[in-house]
Amino acid sequence: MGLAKTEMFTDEQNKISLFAKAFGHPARVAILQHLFKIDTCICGDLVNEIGLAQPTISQHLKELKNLGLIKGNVEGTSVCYCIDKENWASMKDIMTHFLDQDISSNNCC
Amino acid sequence: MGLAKTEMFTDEQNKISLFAKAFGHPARVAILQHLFKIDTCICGDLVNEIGLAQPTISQHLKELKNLGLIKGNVEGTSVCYCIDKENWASMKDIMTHFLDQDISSNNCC
DNA sequence: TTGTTTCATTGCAATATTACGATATAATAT
DNA sequence: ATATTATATCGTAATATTGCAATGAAACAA
Repeated sequence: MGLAKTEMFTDEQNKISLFAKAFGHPARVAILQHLFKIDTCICGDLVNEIGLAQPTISQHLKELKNLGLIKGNVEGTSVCYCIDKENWASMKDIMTHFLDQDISSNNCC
Repeated sequence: MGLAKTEMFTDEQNKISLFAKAFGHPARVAILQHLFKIDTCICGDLVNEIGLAQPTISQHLKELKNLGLIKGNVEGTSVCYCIDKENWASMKDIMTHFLDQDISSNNCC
């Protein structure tokens, strides 16, 4: 089907999978890493930095923006993007909680 | 296309996106959470716990196993699954490093 | 052997994702 | 006004993902 049955899962599980899905493409990972490194970044820089076409980058940026992980500010004809730190922090909390699960006992198999 | 151009990204970026993709479906998140909670788990229990059909669960388990995040042990007619803690830990290192990026300066926009 | 149980695999339909050319839009420059 | 620059959106082709019915395989039970 290609359609996840989200209604049978908890809000937390759905939230984790939505964030994870955003990181599920190397271009979006690269965009985020570049935004962290440069702190702020014009969209056009990302098109040069990463090797994908401009509409493709724009599409990836839109997904990240819809999730709230980045913000975009129009500056003349260009758009300045940066990490939304508050939302990044709360995303990090959720993901870290998921990754930090631990079990005391030994491996079963 | 539906095909990510992995060759234009770093190994780290591709690795992050592969792990993230595994967490990009709530059923796989639920499976992993259940394995952590129960420590060890028969495949059939997961089919009951989560509401998806047996072949669907089996498929999700296969993906997690291919990535090395879980292990499966045959026990008679059933199969016992559990987290591969070593691989989980190294995955966690990679993901945490990605999530923990920080910038000293203030928001740009 | 003949079922029975449990899980994996196959095949397929429905939907989602990725990528990009073409085009629209919006700000600025001349 | 017209051109230029930067980005967004649309449309579409190629591929991937999800879900499950049907079936296969493997261990066990009677």
